[in-house]
Amino acid sequence: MALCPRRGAIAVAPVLDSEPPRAPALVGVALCVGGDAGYAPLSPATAEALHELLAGPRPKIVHHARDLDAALRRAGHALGGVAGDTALASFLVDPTKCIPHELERVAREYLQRALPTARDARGGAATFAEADPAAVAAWAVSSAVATEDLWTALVPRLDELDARKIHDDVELPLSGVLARMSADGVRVLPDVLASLQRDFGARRAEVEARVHELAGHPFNLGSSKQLGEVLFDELKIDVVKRNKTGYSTAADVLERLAPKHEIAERVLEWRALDKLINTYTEVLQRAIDPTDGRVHATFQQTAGASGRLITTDPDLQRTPIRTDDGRRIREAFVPRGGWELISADWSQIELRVLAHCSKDAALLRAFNERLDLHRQTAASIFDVVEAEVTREQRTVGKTVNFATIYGQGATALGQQLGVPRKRAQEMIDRYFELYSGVRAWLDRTIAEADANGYCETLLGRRRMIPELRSNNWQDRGYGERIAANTPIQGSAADICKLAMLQIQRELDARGLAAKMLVQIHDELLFEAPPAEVTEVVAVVRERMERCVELAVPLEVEVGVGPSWAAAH
DNA sequence: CGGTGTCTAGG
DNA sequence: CACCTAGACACCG
Repeated sequence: MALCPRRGAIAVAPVLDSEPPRAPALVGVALCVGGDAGYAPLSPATAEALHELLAGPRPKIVHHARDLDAALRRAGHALGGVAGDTALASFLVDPTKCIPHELERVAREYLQRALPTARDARGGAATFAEADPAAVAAWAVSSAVATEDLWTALVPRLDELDARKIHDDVELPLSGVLARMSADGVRVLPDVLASLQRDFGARRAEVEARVHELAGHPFNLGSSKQLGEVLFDELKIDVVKRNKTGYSTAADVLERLAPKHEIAERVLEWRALDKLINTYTEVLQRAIDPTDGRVHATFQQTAGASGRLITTDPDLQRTPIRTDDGRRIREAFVPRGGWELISADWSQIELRVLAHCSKDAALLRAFNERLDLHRQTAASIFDVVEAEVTREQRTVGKTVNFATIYGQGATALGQQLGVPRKRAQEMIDRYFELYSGVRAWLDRTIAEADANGYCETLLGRRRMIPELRSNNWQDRGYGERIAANTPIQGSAADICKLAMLQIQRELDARGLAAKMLVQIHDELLFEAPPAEVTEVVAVVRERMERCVELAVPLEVEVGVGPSWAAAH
């Protein structure tokens, strides 16, 4: 049986209808959407047929269960009885090996088997519906059989890594939560976006005219090559930085030129507006499903090497917030009629994870006594008492606090802060004087990763780091930064996953109508009817703050409002 | 048309 | 040479 909805195909091996499955306890199911991750709306008839086909008592093994689940949910069904997800298993066995863990790639790695791709199955045809049914069926069979075989191959590896529990208790149930979020979507008002786009478009046109005037002739502002020629050949502005293909016109270069050259400032303005139009107002309007006025993003669970979730189609995690113009995009994100949006985000979760892992005395004290950590760091770097730390100094303290998480060196820190490399090195030295426990933890963690070949997160998720064994010192340095960063970033991701699971269970158990809509790494967005807001806020805060017990408290900031902009 | 480079958005 | 990313556009072959 091979079913073909509008976009892509749901492939369910025909052998399962006509022959006994090869392992009686398992039913392999492969869902492939045009060869991409993602979810395709199903026709009611297709969904009905699939639902019936999958309703049997046998546990199912699915590759990307989330996609199948989301597709069924949109059609009013749910996917039950999934015992294993081979994409999640592959991700847990080695997160970076087969990114994004599509079936063909995973089967090649762990079964040494070449599968026909969705593309092969389509032949020259644009859609599965127009393709040769025999080819589609053959592809469906091989995909489903491979899924079943993969599970058999991957389970011993999961057990070896002690990762079966993470699969069963965290990642697999989370895939169901993500499917619901994707199927529910978030309401976005096209009129707000259209109005913003008109405003941005008019301003972009004005700025563009001014740039052409300053240049003396029109050119394509979107081409950094042409812009470079105008700035550095024609206008003879001093070259600041070069890249592989010529002059760099990146934002940091233009910012340096802006005080003396109006054209640089205008180009920055043009780029900001151009980005907002092309990447946000236009894309989001297109992404709104006309049947429900909502945006149904995909939450990828097997794409972030550190274990983070990734949103695509559209990429909601990169919705602007830093500039006033950008933030206005968030005014278009609203709750369903009469409801409220609730935004909840962890305060400094990664630095708290660092405090927990390192047990550094100064970090523990700062968080346990609710001190201002960035101020504390700044006071040390600038050798002043905390009360005398200026706002600029505090910003530097913040930068240095984050720099350690990333393993940033003096060169890059100096560049970022606009101070000499030597001064940056002094700051780093002062940082590690104050936080000597962090230095010790970094050294210990890197040495351990070196010995083991992998690093580990709070929940015991592993990331292999082959770079640590490289003969190339640059690769080894990269491996060391991964070894230091992944436990922090990955553990924060683990915490967020646990919180999401607990919150969804609690909302269900209490029979609340409120919905979890989007995850933005350290922020969760919900919508709730007015009567539920107080209870939902309490549940969300409680679960986010207490889903794990760390050596420092987790703090959560919650906002409620009629739009994402207002709730944040 | 697919691949690469540059640039910019977020945490 | 700062970690994890997605995506738009220009440009090249």
